[in-house]
Amino acid sequence: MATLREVAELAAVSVATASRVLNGSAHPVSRDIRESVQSAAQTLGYTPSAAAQALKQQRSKIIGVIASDILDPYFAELTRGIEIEAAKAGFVTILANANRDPEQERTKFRVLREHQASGIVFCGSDIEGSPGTAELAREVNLAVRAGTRVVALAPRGFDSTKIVIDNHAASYELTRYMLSLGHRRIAFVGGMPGLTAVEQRVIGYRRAMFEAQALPMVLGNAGMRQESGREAVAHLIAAGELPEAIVCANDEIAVGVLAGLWTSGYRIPDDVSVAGIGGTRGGAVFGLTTVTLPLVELGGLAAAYIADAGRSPKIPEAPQFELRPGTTTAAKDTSGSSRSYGRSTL
Amino acid sequence: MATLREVAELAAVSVATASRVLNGSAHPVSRDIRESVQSAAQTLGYTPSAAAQALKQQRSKIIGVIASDILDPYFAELTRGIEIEAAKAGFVTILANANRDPEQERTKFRVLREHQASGIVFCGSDIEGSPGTAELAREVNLAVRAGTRVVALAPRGFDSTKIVIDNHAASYELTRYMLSLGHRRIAFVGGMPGLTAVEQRVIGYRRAMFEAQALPMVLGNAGMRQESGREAVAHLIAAGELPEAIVCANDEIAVGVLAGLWTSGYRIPDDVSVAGIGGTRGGAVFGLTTVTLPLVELGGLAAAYIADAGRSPKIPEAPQFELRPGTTTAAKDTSGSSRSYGRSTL
DNA sequence: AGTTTAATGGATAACGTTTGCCACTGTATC
DNA sequence: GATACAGTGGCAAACGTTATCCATTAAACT
Repeated sequence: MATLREVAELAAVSVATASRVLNGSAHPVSRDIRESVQSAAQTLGYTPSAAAQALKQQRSKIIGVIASDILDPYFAELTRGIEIEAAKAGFVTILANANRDPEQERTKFRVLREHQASGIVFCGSDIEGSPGTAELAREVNLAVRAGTRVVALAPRGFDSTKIVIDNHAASYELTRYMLSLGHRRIAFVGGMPGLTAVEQRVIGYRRAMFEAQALPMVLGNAGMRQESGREAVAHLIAAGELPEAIVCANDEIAVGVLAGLWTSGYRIPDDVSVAGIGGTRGGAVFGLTTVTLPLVELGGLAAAYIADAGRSPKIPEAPQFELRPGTTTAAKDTSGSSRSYGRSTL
Repeated sequence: MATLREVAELAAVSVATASRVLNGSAHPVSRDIRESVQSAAQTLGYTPSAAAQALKQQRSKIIGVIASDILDPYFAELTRGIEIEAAKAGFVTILANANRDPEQERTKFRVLREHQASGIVFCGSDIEGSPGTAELAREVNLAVRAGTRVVALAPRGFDSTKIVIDNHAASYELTRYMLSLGHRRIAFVGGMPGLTAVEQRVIGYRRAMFEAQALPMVLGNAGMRQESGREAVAHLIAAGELPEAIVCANDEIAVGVLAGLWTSGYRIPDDVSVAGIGGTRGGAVFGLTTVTLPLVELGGLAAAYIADAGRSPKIPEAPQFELRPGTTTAAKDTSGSSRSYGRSTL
């Protein structure tokens, strides 16, 4: 790997000048010298050492991402958004999986700091009462006070910048939509208990049901994965009657619910209407009714905010979610009577 | 952030000694001094500067990952495997999306080298005839010769270490399995044309069909995503008769095929048997017949190989794939006559 | 002519580590 | 008693950059 000094020597200038030419500097350099340095760099295949730059400038162009589960499209899309925007700004993204475990999050957080990350993005929400949460919060708060940009893309108990979707409203609107189709027996399949974002979604669901004087039914306390949805359906089927509609805490669970229903011979949406939250790519192909959270955009916002440090300190607004109706059907008995959104088929 | 010098001062020793205590060194340090340094580090909250270490040692504990599409579970699982194993070895994973574009791959590759990554993992295969492939290969070969560990987890035209699954055999075995169920009219829904890994799978399929004297039918030349599978099915349905079985180039496409069939009212596996390749989490919930590629393990192997540089130079074997029968059914007309694997339902 | 000013380039001191080399102990060996 | 040697610790030179000062020149003012 060619160094700046070698380039400087070849171009017969000082390292200072070479540095000024090759990496942005306000210091003026005459046109011919600039060109000779550039050609020297070209022939030598010069690549700046990020390590040296980071050491010198006390911060590297690194954005750390702490995700709960990269296999969940929710986090994959977030990560993707971060990566794209980061790359635009010349930043690089370090990915860390933490499996929703505060201890692991803390470890990863520390590693990210060792690497002088300019900013760190927490993608998932925290879990109420999970051991290690307090220690994590303390450490994060320390880092924030020390100037590291920390962004949380979900509800979190520490003092970071927060860019979060209104989970409560998303779930509320979605449930209202299902109600507006005439359904009354709507179940909510929620994933991990304690996960703040999920709890908020449960609350939104309950409120909508309460307002409609419909009986809420929340079940499922496994994970946030497809398998969890499938298990919940198996449970529902075993228990007897299926609800008219099922609202899921996220798209993955919803897809699992679809799989469970389909493989058990039920027809969607004729027998049951299913909805998810997230708007991830995985649900789209099934025509899943969902609330699209602009995840890629959300991640991009976080990355841009971090990359822009120094300059604009204004915290970006969280983008709006949007209801995306899929293949749901109006309730059979009240069909036509209620304000119907119609049945949209693919 | 506390520095080594501060720790040394507090412990009343030299930086050298502090360094030796805090970061592994063969140089012996007496027990009491070691302890006082450790406690000093503790109280100061010392965190080593990865940048300084990288600069000094000319290589940082970074593994770069160049993925085609992090939203595809195939790459997500690979990435996950890499990340887990990397973390175990104290390495950190930089994620770069390159969208199967050699130009982007080259850019990302360069950025990764700037960050002195100890190794770089290419997750996806290359695309024959894609512009920029030659330049990428040249650059990679240069890096390899310069000592950077480059690992390809799919067929690639450059001189990197390769740990690749036998795509040809995977597809061949899978097709043979479908044939063994008595199916004759088996279509192959292949994704992107030119993608080496896919081409190999097509060949495996063709060979199995040839050997069975069945008529091959390859269609679909969109992407590798669920949507592509759905489109292919729409095409098949519009064209008239559906095949008895559909083998897909990957699980994502297969899931899309399932979605297309289900939402069009077909029953799986009674009407059509569907199979994918990959064994990703996404297919599991549907009981998809697939060839499980040990992706997490594969990624882990790459990471371990890179992290182990210096020591063991032996290139790991690619792990074996395995056929995972799901909800497929024997052909109706020959049911019972052929060596039947039976119908496995979930 | 004297003086400010802008434009340009060079030296050089950091940034926080690691490590090769030397120095100083004791203790064992001849 | 001289020599060797293992055990410890410190000094100081890197690693590749950037940024702060200076130095030089030339142009543009009084």
